[in-house]
Amino acid sequence: MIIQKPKGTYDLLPEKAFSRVYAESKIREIFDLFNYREIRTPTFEYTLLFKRSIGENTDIVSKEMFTFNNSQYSLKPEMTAPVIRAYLENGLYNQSPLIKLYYISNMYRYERPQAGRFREFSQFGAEAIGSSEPFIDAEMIVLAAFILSEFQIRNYKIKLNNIGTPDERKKYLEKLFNYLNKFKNDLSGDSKKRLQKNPLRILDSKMTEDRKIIENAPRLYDYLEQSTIKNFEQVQSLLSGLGISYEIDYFLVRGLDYYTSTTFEIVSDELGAQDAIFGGGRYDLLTKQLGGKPTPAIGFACGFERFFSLMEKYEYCIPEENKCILYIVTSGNKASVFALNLIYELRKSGFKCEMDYLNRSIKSQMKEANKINAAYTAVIGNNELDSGKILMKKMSDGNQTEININNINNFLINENKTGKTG
RNA sequence: GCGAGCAUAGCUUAGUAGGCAGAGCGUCAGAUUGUGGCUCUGAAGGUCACGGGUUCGAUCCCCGUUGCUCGCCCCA
Repeated sequence: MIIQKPKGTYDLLPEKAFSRVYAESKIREIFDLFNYREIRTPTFEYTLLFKRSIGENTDIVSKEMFTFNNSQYSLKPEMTAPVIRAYLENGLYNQSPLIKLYYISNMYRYERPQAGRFREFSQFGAEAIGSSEPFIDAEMIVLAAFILSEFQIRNYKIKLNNIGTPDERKKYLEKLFNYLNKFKNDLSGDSKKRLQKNPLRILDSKMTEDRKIIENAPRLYDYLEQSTIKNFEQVQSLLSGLGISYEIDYFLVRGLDYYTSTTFEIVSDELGAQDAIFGGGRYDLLTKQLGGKPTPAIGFACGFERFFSLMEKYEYCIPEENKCILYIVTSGNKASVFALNLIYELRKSGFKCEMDYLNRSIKSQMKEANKINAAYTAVIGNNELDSGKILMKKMSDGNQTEININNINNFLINENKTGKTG
């Protein structure tokens, strides 16, 4: 092999591709059940869109974007900004005050790959645009939990926080900065840099030297307005009422600038270092930031590869692929021509069937039929062409039934009725 | 961007205190006339990741490169 796939990408071979498509369709059904409708946006956008929304100082924008054509365009690193862009550009707010959308799409981030992290990866997610009511916060989290439970994924943790409004954060940031500044020499190298740029993010640090300092840091929660706290409490009581268990993580900070108020993350300790499967929260100011009217909104995204690896860990059972109902074994050129036409007719009638295209021996063809798990085989050679009769061999027990070739359609219809063969 | 480990057939891997490269699975074919699974037989398939060095001789030792994996940062 001379040319390999680019770093951080992967090929989905038929078996896995089938499982993925199955999972996708099931996810679509769940979104539909919750009355979310699909939106698809371009693979790339103007780079400016991401700079304005995600934030110029975030890791995603500052070092992880696949950017091209003199930085004019970027492959999308996440979906919220494109969805809001499309929402505004197409005037979806004119359709209804609350728009509920979902997506399943590839994303691109130029990072070092590791377990659960790719440069081209897939996310599915939901965005509910137009409501600031805690009900929609609760629905969003229930939806995520429901998807997990429908795929029999267990042992996950829902982490919940409220990071307030920029005004609330501003007051807090001063306090936080003063506190952290006292320990400035003990902070990790990265956190020293963040102290000036974005001290809030230090709270998210996993470095042990930082953790100790963070433990006693002032909490943003104590600087939130009464209305924010009330809202947060409502979200919590709604979740409890729905039987959703969660834990408050006062230091949960999301790495994208547009988040406000409710934020949440769902983690699993079955995933290795990259343990977050779902991430989401409110972004009440984003619509205005992108030039629209102020419109509250909330959403989440789920990393499909991580989700999928959990499906595998919990041994979620993917239904089997459809098997061929009939494999036609041919002997001789005339028979092949006949079979080619026959299976085309059968396929037009909806029967999945197959024949040999390699001029192989009858034995080899039988082996092939067995390998692909065909329910029936029928040998066609000069004898059959002359007599017009064939033996339908049931592969599960080896019994053969003689029928007229003209009756093959009816025979297969009856077999389909008597249960799934093969 | 930083750190660690790994690299032998399509897959899983064995291997030599440096001396012509092995297995299992898979693939393909055959085991007397036109019938699969089990069994048996056989075949194809490797520049032992790439480049340099040491050596009479390197898959093995040394250096470099690339790739993969895992971790840090950050995120899904």
